[in-house]
Amino acid sequence: MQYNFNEIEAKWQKYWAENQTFKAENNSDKEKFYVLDMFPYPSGAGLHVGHPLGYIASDIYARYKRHKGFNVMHPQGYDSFGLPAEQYAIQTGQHPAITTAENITTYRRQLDQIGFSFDWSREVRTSDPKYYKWTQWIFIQIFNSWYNKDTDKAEDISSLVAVFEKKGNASVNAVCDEDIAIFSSEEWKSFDSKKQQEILLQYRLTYLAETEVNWCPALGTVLANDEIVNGVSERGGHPVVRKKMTQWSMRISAYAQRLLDGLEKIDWPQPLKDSQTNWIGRSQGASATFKVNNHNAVIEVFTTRPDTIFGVSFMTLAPEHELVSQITTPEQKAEVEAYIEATAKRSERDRMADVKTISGAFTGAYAEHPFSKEPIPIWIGDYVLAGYGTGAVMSVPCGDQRDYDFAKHFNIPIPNIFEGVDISEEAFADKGKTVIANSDFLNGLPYKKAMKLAIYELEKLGQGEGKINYRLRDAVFSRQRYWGEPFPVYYVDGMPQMIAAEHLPIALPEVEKYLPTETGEPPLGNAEVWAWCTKENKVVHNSEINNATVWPLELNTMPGWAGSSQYFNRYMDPTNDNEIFSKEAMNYWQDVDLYIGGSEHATGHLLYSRFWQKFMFDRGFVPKDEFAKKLINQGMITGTSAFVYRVQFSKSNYTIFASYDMIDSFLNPSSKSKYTYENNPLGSYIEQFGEFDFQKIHADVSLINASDELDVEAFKNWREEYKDAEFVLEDGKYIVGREVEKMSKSKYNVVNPDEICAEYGADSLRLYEMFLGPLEQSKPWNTAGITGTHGFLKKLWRLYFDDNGAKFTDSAPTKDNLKTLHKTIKKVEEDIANFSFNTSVSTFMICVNELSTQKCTSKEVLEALAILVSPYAPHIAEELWSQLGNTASISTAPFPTFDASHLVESSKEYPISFNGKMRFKLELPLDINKDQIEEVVMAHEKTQQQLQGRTPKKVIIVPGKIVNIVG
RNA sequence: GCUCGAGUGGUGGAAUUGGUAGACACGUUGGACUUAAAAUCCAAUGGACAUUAGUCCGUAUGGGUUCAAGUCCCAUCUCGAGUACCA
Repeated sequence: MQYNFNEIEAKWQKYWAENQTFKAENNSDKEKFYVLDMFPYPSGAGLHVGHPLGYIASDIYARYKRHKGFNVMHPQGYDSFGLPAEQYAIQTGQHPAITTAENITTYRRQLDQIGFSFDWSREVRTSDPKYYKWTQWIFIQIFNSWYNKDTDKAEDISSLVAVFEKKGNASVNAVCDEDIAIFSSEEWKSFDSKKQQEILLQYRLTYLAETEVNWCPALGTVLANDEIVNGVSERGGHPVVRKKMTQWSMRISAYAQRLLDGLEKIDWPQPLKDSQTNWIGRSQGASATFKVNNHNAVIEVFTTRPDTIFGVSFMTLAPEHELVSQITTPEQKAEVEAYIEATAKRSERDRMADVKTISGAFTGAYAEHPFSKEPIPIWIGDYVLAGYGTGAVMSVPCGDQRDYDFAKHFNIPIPNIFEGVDISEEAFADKGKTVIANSDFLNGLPYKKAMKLAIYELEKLGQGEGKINYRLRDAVFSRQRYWGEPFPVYYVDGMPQMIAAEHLPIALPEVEKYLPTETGEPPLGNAEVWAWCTKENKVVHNSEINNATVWPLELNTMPGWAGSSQYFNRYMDPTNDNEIFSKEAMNYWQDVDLYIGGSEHATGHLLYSRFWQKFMFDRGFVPKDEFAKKLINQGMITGTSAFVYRVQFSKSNYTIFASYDMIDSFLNPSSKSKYTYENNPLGSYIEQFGEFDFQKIHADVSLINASDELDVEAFKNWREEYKDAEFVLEDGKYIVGREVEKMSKSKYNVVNPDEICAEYGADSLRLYEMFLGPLEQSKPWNTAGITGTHGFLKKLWRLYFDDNGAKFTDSAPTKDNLKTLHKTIKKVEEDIANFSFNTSVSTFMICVNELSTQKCTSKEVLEALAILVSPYAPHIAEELWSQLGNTASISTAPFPTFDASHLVESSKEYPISFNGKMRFKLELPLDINKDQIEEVVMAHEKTQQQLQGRTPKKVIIVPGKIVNIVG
């Protein structure tokens, strides 16, 4: 009987689908286990072999947990809103919904053929109105909430209104806009409805604000900071400029501290936690206010070094700071205005690229030092950012390199306030070694004490307090795109109104063009049926807008992260049309036990999702304030590109393709190439045609065999331009050069899982992806190696079957059989616990090699082996299981139990080392003591031979491990 | 610049608490089977020297701790990821 993988895999995939083998129920006596993958964006290119890596790992874990008796939920879906489908629509007019549906069909087929144990009855698509109904619903909940700092959680907006009605806003401790006027309860009641709405909007967790945004003209949309790489858009690399727009924002900053604290209780990779910590950017220090001389104004600054306050020799404001125009003296006006104009012209990118050039201008105004009362000149400079802190700094040149450089450049004094430190060359910023001097009451104090005292004294003056600042900014939530969730929002007199939840979803309207309108409105501005009728509670034609009962709808759509910030919860009850999820489902599944996905989402999806989860927790919708207990980042699978070398000669148009070693020996004469300058075949060409130059050309990796040899005929047929190519071979072969690069179409190194499945089968693919290396590490794909895992499966099959059929018998397992089996069980369980899937594949190989050598035919052992392998190679395992006579699927068969008694040894082969170097091995019983071991070892002839008459200084014996003889 | 991670044969990688470095594969070489190829099986495979026995060198580099270091400590170099005037 042959291992016919195509037949076996098709058979079991059909079986699983028909029997809904992996459908998870929302209630069960079994313990729950929720395994989640980051759902894919269904791109037009389909899957390449890199994509399923994380899914295979999570699938192994999910299947293992089923064997261990858990009720496992392992759902899958599609993050199907996104820019590529919209770009395609702009180019072709094809509706993104159609493109998306087609791509999903391809994805589904590709995923199915790999044999994942997904519960497809729970599939979600973010672009499905039935799904985004609940994304819109969450938006409404966020709109109807404010953040109460006293209770440290989000509350319904009605509790805020109640406070306003009772005692105005003076006592309210909320996360809100900064410039809110104080009003009494009487005043609140006297405000008209519009005024009240305006005020509430300043407190809501999502609010409209005129924000400076990253506008990308080429894409016609606003980009988030994490969608910009090196000043250009992540997608397409288009330039990005700053622009003011009215946008929805999410008050994620309210959660900064809790997002930080929450990291401590979740088992996520440290680098990912570090990058979130970094992104949130907590810094502890103080705020201080400086009076401006001859003005009513004060400048508020944030500093992490209040201990250095006596080192202040100037202040710097961001050019955009609102005080600049007020305090600038007439003499300095021209210079200051010229500087502001110059900085405004410079794009963000220029400013970033040009950090070293120091620029600024003096305002002519002076501030008063809070303690010394000395006048301090006020400057403006673009090294101070308007968007961080207060947009103003107290400059301490002796303690901050940027202030130092600025002071040097403009000849501002640099007073030294550090004891025993030379600051003639650079600023001194080592907090640990700081001892303050020349600072009045702070003299002689180290950093921490000086900081505390400075804050205390500032508070006494009423000119400052201890403060914590965060880098994390509120998240802009509007996008000028078509293919995203519409907001459930219409506008009355310019004030946003939420559509009642019962009328959701508000479906995306049809448009003729997917581009922004001529007047610069988002693509939804092209929709003709996009107005809200408050009488009929439905979307109606724009012509019906009467500003009485029919109002215009919001034209922006939500960003990509909206849909992905709630999908893990929606999976728990994905078809519920009445609620986002039932209480029962949520109470059963609670949270994600294992989440696997790429690290590129560290500060995007994974931060926003944690934010929404905390919000949902505050409002009582979910029982956990962190959505995923454990997270693993799978590494990227890179491609192994193949290169051919086209050689051109200086004296002729003649070109040839030279094999790798010939080029290599010219480039690296020192390398171990088989050619020397004399015997290189290129030599004769050079004599004839002159010096050469060469080009590296990507060749399609499918034309290369396992020995890096190019199929020359196939290459000629590959592309028209190579039809008549001439090759210079080595030993009759053309060897390509190889390099590891990111998988991409243009590099011809993309490997499609379809071909691998057809040629070697899904089980081989699954094993190989795991076998490549540690899950979290990035590693190159090389199809050649798959023969290793494929060969293993054939060998596994031959343990059960030969040409005459089944080999397994009811014979009792031998001692060796059991030893091999239990060794394997132990190792595989440890490996799965550590997500070390690569080493369990080698363990299987060792196990099968050993059982083959032992000629094991015991059904007892072979049944257990099938279960062990089943999470990794489920198709062959199911087939073996059923051939062994079982009628049900292997998927819930209990995992074999490890029994240590089979591994007990009576003796051990000790390595005998001399001065730490292993010289020979000696089999010794394990039940003898140290003295006895020493006696046997010392008496051994090889020991005497090694010692050559010397007496050892010391003999180290670690029973069960090693013997080391020193001397 | 800062933060984090990583450097082991020709290649992917293994070595879980310091205790036999290179498991398991790929590739390569030789052999068996075959008209031949594929497939399969067997053997060798870190490097150098040595007929054998064996010896020496080897985990990026240089130091250190230890009976013993890929593993721990210090310094340096290289690569990768994130972040960037954050006061």
